[in-house]
Amino acid sequence: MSPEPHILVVDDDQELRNLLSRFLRKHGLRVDVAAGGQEMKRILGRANINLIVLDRVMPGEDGLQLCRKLRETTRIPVILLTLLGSDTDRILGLEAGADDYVQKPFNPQELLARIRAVLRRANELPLQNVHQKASVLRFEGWTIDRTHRRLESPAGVSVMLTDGEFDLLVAFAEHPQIALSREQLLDLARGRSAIAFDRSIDMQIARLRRKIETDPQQPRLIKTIRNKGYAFTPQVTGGA
Amino acid sequence: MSPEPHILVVDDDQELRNLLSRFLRKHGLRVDVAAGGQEMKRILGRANINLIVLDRVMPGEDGLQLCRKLRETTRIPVILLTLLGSDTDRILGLEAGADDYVQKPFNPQELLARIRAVLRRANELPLQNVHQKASVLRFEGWTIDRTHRRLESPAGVSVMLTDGEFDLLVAFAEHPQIALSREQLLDLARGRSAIAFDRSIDMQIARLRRKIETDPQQPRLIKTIRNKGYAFTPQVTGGA
DNA sequence: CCTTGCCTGTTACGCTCTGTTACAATTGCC
DNA sequence: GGCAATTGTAACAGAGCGTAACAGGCAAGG
Repeated sequence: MSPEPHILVVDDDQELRNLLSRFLRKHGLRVDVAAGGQEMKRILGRANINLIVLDRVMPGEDGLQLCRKLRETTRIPVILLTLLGSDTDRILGLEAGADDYVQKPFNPQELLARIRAVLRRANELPLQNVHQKASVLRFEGWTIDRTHRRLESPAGVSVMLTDGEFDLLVAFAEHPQIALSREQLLDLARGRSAIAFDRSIDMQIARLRRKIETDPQQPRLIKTIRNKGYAFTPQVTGGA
Repeated sequence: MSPEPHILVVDDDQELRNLLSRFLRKHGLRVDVAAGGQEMKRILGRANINLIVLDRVMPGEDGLQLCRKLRETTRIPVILLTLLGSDTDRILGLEAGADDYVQKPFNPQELLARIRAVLRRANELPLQNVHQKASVLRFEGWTIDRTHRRLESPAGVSVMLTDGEFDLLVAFAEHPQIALSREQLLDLARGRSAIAFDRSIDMQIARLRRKIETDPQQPRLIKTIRNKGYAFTPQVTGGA
């Protein structure tokens, strides 16, 4: 776990940005600020942001829109700042994929509590997310080197995986010992969602099994869980 | 993924319980209700609850306290119902481990939206087994390994169970020495509710008995309790 | 521009698992 | 024992999954 979480505050009001960042920093968070969507994207591109506080309304931009767009490419948690929210407003926010929202004008203490709650929740999730990932993962003698996209067998030989197979294996190794649905696997490994009667994951799994299971007929590493999906059973360590 | 999420509403006000359960059922959720902490615990012990809606104040009990206690043993998401929340009230709720809260009096639609949002979050990346259920259960020499979904007989050989049989056995082993109705077994093992004249559990039990009972005609482990259901009789230890 | 080779997704078919139905066996009650 | 309700289970049908075979896409090389 990284020492202090890194927050990005996106709001057009400079005074609010300053107040907030001072307040949050005082409470042990790292804070960056952005005045709008453009700047937000720029910062996301080069910093390792753990959570975004996003204003719902900004001149010329819609926080909801930004939030939805974010959700298409990332899972960074988002807290929306809404004006005196009407019910529909709040519901829209949650449905745009926000993790929480706070009504303006707000009590900074409450925002802090919510930031902590959301971060706590995000950290409960399996292993490190897109951020802070160790470049090497190990399981049962195997070594996955994510930066070089190489897989080495317990015997020490490099096993040739295609890109798709490699991505799938990484998705599994980052979420071990838990049933992942086809939908989730598609999302994690391919970044897309399923179409009707999508069996592509099944095939990819069969191919991956042929390469890493000693007996592909009786898979030990990647188990099928009927009606649920697949689960990667070995213990995974995030070797430096 | 389980078909309809199973919600538990905990509130002392019977009228509210009825209203809520009708409303939520109409929107495709399965709902159980409890009037207080005692009943809540009883139901949690016997059903597979996906989310709890918990009143903040109930005569003689404190929802916050209950929430904190819940958090010690489980990670079932909790939504708190608070009275016209002061800020501190809300913060206390979040810090007690609640996943969200709704102010009374509330718009049922909003509660529904929040239930969905929390469930979505919980399912997005399934809760890690931080849940620290010991992954291994033992009874009469048998060993159930939940993470590898393997059952080992007293003789030390692996017994092949289908997914359904395995889930059923786990449901039994997690609730030993107590009569479980077919309805409860369906909920615990399949996450669904019964349809009219549902005998699927009977069949699954017959199949499971064939694999683990020495004399399936005279079952010792899984006893039939006429008009009540079935009971798993052995002592179960949650060996680490 | 075509060819070649590899990768990925689709289709199709067979196998296994699960739920339903139907009927047999058992239990409880009188 | 006779009867009705409940439970056991055989037989079947449908759904879910594994995978072979095929097809289209894409890149590299001519």
